[in-house]
Amino acid sequence: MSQYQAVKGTRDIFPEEAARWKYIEGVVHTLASLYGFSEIRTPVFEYTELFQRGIGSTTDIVGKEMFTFQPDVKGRSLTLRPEMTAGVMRAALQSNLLSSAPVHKLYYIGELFRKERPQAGRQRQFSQFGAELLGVSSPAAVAEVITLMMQVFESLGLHGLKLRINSLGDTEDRLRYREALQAYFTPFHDILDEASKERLEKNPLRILDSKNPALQELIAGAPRLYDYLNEVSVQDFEKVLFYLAERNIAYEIDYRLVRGLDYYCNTAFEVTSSELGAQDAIGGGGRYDGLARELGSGSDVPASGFAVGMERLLITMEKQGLFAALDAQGPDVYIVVQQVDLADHGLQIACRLRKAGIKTEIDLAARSMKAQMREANRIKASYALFIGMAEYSAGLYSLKNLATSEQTTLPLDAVVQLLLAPAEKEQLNS
RNA sequence: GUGAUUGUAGCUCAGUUGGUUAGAGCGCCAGGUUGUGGCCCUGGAGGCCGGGGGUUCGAGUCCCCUCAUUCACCCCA
Repeated sequence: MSQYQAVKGTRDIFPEEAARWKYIEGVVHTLASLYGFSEIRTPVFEYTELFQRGIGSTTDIVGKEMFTFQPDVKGRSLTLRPEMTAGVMRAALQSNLLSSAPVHKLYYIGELFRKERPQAGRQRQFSQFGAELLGVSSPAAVAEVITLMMQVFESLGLHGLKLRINSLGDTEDRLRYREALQAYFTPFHDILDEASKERLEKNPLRILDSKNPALQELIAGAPRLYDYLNEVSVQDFEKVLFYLAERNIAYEIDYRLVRGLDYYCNTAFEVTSSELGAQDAIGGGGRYDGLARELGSGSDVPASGFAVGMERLLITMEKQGLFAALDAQGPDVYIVVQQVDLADHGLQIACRLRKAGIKTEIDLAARSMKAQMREANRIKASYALFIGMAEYSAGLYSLKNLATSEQTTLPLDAVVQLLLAPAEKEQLNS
């Protein structure tokens, strides 16, 4: 145990895992761009008020989970971003993006910070990728965002994910529903737990989210938000569902799904993975037209978005064995020299192979052949290239396929050609 | 923030009513094979038993404190 260790709720990502991150990020970049989304990178900290206004002061995130600090006595309070959407919207409003063009499709990958007690699938520093589609109020916008998210999952090979969806209606719908809920729950005030009692006043919708077993029966009997939606909201929701069905995206309507953040309206959705344990939400999102107004824009800005938790995605993929091929990737060739005098020549060859675009590894510690071979095996090199005295004097090299143990002796040009062949094939395939 | 859980080798874990130099498997290194990996055999390195205090002739083992881990609640990605 070393003296210093990573801060609670943070972790190191070592090379093998980093390769997995890169792979996922690559898929995200490719698909986002395929759908016409462009990357945005916003600061990891913002003025604290941004999150207080944007996310909502009644939420747990703002209430008790933010890493907030004061840079100096005069400075304004700052907070490490606990979610992405507020920052993206701030950036859009600040630079008047929507005056330059009516529609903006943005995506991001970045780190977030929440001061929660760590547990499976939950850390204090974590990462999300997501997309925000600004300026379009049509149900096609939410559908587009959901479709992109689901295609990322599909491309990564995930299966068994569950998409749940609901409509939260517009502001007036929710106001009426809120009253109905309060009227329903108030007689049962004594049965409610502390948290729910508080929510009864501040945000009764979130009582529906409670996992408290003692309340499940009561919650099941509560009035449905869906029944309080006006005509327009219903039509909007139906249209979203229509798009999903048309695209063969399986969903399940969950009338009790409400999202934690205050800014959602109309469509809200969540994707869960059964591989995750208690924290089973792998992604979620919805429509948040009111956020811009909250942030001081004169009016609402129609907006739809989703966010996916990278760590939870990684866990799910690992459990489903989706990294097997990636993990098996090693260098193309490992150079093995017979004796120390040939080490420099080996290094020369390594340089030449690398310049030719061949992933090449070589022992820098002048170890025995056996040690070199073990290393080649350990790092899963495809081939070993032997340089011995006999070959050296003849200008030849022995190339051994480490999977089949076949070995041939040939000049360097032929070696390069042979090693390059499978790499080219791979490129054609991808 | 609340509850529970676990801290012994790089990893996964044994360690008997407290009793000598603390063990295994895997991994690592080396040898068997001085020009060849994976399998097998042999050997080796590597532990202030999370930290501090206490009880005791004696503590990995018992008690207290502390730090950390993990899981769950809460909530969320």
